[in-house]
Amino acid sequence: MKHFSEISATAERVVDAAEGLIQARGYNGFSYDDVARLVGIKKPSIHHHFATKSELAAVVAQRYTHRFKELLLQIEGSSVKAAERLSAYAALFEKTFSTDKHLCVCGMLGAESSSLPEIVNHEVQRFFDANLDWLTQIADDGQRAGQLTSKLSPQSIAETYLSLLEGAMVVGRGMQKASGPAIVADHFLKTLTVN
Amino acid sequence: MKHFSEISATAERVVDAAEGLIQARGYNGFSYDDVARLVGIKKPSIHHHFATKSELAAVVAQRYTHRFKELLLQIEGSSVKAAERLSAYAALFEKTFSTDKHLCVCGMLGAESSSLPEIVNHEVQRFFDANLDWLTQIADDGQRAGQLTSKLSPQSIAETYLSLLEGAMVVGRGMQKASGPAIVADHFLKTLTVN
DNA sequence: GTCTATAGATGGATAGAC
DNA sequence: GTCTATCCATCTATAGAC
Repeated sequence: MKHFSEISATAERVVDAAEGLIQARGYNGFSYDDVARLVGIKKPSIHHHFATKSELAAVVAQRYTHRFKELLLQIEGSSVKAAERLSAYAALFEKTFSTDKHLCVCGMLGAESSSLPEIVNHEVQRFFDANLDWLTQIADDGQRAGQLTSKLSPQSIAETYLSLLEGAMVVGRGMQKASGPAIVADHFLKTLTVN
Repeated sequence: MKHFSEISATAERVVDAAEGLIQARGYNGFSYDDVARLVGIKKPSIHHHFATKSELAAVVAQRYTHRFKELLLQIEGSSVKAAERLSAYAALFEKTFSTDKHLCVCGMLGAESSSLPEIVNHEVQRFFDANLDWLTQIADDGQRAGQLTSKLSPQSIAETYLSLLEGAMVVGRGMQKASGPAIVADHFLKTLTVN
């Protein structure tokens, strides 16, 4: 498959448009024509950059995961305490949600996964793996340093926190309310440092 | 709008089929023809029972919410301790997920809500409202009875728990793994009784 | 209540000119 | 790399016979 770093400037705008559409309407909720209108070219021109919709969506997820990993590294570089890092992590989701109630790309695709091409599902899986790995590491470090006093295992903290954030976006949307994942993340973080 | 309790036997089978399809593929991922094939009648016959796809989906969500409320009453009747009730609540989500990784109807529709007819979104909102109300009440009772020692407010517990369960299903799907919402629910419940 | 037939729009995707 | 034109499948929905 194509790698996002090797695509042209126009192809990148195609990916930009597709990303936003997936976050707003999901894979089954957008068309090549929607993308074309946003980019300002015609539908068949999209096919020139990405032969199939599956490939386009896979590249969207691939680039999303890559950028997310960069942000995770930034968090490690700019904060030391586990609670701060986990809070900064939640802020990533909050920022996404605060943009027109956009969902996490892979949260949306994860929900739809039973109707998605395997090539897309594979990228979604990689996103969640990367997030769980990172969260587990952060939780482990925090516990070893005595910053997190929760008796949950690092893996359990990671699973729980990721599920919580993804779910908060879905519920926030379903309830048509403004409040996003940051609030529930805050609640959960309290339980990690108290008991 | 039609009420689910006033529909014919065939219409109910239509709702059954649509419910499963929404849980598997979402609103934008199924068609009247899919429903027709499952029920064993032709596509236009579906229109006889539900004039539009929006109405069908709205009735699916309406019935789903009604049944869910019945199950919540059952939980209140069969367990007294808050932790048991919350655990039984998680078991409802686990049971759904264990059926071909089906999502909660309103979790799926919540994720898709930006591309859904308002009539459907309204029913989804009612589902989440009902769940948050119930969870808040259960948490409040549990705290007053000294069964939940968490210092989080009942509202916070409710929001967090619901988000966690909805998210666990999405993440579980995206990771293509067997484990469902029950596990993370268990993790979270520990934090409610320990600190 | 179910059917065949069909409308009219839109879906993803391709051919071939420029 | 973008376009027009077009294919063919599918979509939601309707008309009208049985």
